[in-house]
Amino acid sequence: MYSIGQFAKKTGVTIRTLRYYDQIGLLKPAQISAAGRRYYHDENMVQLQKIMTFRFLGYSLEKIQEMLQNDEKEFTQSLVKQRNEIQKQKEHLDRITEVLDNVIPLIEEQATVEPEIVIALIQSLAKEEEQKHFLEQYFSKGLVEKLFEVEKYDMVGFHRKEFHFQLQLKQAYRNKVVNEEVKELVKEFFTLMPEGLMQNFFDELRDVLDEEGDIEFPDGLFPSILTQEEEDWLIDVAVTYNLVDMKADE
Amino acid sequence: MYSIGQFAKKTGVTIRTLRYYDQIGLLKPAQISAAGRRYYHDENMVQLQKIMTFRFLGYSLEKIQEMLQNDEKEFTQSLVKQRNEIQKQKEHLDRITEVLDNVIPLIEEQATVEPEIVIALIQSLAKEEEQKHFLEQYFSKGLVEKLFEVEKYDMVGFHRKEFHFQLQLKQAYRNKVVNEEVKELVKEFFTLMPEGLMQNFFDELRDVLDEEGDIEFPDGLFPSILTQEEEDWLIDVAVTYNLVDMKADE
DNA sequence: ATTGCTTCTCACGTTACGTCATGATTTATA
DNA sequence: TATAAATCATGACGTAACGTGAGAAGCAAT
Repeated sequence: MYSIGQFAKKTGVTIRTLRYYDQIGLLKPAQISAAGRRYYHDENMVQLQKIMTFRFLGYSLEKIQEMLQNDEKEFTQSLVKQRNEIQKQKEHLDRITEVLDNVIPLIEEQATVEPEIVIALIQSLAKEEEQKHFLEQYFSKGLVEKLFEVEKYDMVGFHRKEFHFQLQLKQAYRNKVVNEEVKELVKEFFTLMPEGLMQNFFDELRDVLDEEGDIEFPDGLFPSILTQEEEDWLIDVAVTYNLVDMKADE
Repeated sequence: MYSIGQFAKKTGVTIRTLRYYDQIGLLKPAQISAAGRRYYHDENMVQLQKIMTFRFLGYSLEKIQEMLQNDEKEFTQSLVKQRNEIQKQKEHLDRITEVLDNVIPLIEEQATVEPEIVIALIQSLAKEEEQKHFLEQYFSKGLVEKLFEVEKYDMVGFHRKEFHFQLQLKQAYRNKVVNEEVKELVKEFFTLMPEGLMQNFFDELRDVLDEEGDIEFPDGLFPSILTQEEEDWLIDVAVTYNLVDMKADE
């Protein structure tokens, strides 16, 4: 027979935890004295070991309580389910470390990187798969792959340019500069891509717009610092004006 | 200018979340009407995107608040720290999946496995490294390795025998059976090991006991269903009685 | 009897919101 | 313009698994 303090020392759990388990009915002490003090028996040890094993496997106390009552039956099947559960959590963490392992070297080799850029970088990495999947609804697989390769080739540089591009666009929009200057901006931004790729992109974009009329972008998938108005305006200008112009350049 | 509902839709976060962020001062709406309604501006979008990026990386809202105030400075260093933090969490999950991936095939190939056995199995897997480390303080590395190999060779069988061994010991202790029967029990249990290994084990054990007098087992490192009394009694019987007997057998 | 240690029962704090309940305000429709 | 419908507001409680006191009571030893 152990007092709660002795039992806690023996098992390595805190007194508070034992009281809590008593309270929720997960582990009732073998005896309670007239004065209300808890006394634990060796069988409580076995029970607590079970509980701690389940906790190690990541089960919630509620699930543990169920399993200790229903006993054995579902327990073994439950293990498979639990592995999948843990696996899912692990994949999430894997994704984060993957992104961080991509970003950290990039900012370490550069002298100074604006936090805005880093954030954009992380965002695009985090949503990469989702973005690809979305774009492949409209564009060819080859084009999408190539677009992302351009970004990967010099991530920091790409997002830095993208950032400044957006800043300048905002400026242009405020000043209602509609043609020559904006055209230059867009052109300059697209110098990041090889000529041929840019052509492909605009060709496919024009086809899509002809067919679908308008593309609905799910919110937050392509985060930018532009407002809705500014974006609409950009697409308008880029497509009607620049697309034609690009083709005329040929 | 968006109402809170529009803003929520645009960003994909819930209204409740926006109100909460307002409450803790993480994201204040651009304007609040005389009637108390929140209106969000595009700059709030940028801020929220930052917040969501940090959340993706696993930062707490409190840390995020700090970083948004102190800006840039520690942010990049913080990334490295955060990667390590995530890494630690990942290692924990890795350990669990490792254990589960060991256990699940074992119980799948056996027709019926008592849950007690499975639990013992998981416990020993979970504490394996710790146990080895502890044992190597007293026993030679080679011996410890070999002992664990015996267990690994047929985990389910081993823990099943161990379990029944402990049950019978309890029985024997209750009945105060002190010699012949217990000797047989211990002998039978140790048939799990090859002869030579058993000899090594008892030889080293005797040496340790001669030198150290008594081994202090940290609580919970070697979980068993035996009470303290029973364990002491077992060691007593096994060492004084059986050890001598084993050597006499030679 | 007093001191000192252990234990008791509230009861609030933690994280990041979800989920009502109830009431006010804005927007749409008749 | 009156009213219905949608949206928004503020509490306030619930979540999971305890940590952390506060204040009182029990227990062992001096």
